[in-house]
Amino acid sequence: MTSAEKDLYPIGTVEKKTGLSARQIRYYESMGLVNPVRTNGGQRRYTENDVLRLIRIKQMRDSGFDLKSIKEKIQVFEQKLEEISLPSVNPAQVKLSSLYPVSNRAVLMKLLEKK
DNA sequence: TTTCTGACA
DNA sequence: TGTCAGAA
Repeated sequence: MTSAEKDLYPIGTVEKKTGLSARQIRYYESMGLVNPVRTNGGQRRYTENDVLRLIRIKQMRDSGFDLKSIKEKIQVFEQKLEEISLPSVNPAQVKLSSLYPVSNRAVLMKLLEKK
C-alpha cells in the first residue's frame, strides 16, 4: 500500500465530517487551533489530521472547555511532538509509551502527519 | 456552485 | 455564531 494519506478536503467536506459550521472552522483557525494549507485560489484545504483535530476541539468544546484552554492544550501537544521529533533525543531518554499509546514514532507521526 | 473576507445583528 | 454582500 502506497501513501494513502494525501487527501485534502475543502471546508464544505470538513463541515460534514466534523459537524462544525464553516464559520466555526474559520474562527478556530483565526485562534490558531488549526492550520490548513491554501490552494492557489486561496481556498482552505484540510488534511485528515486537521479533521481529527477539529473533532477533538469540538468534543472539548462540548465538554465545557473554552477555546483558550483548548488552544493551550494543543500548543502543549505540538510542543511534545517537537520533543520526540528531535533527532538529538535518545529514545531511551524519552518514555514515549507513557506519552502516547503508539508502538513507535512512525505510527505517531503518521497519525499526526507532521513534517 | 462553493469558498473567501469583512462586517453587522 | 449566523448571515449577508461582493468577488474569485
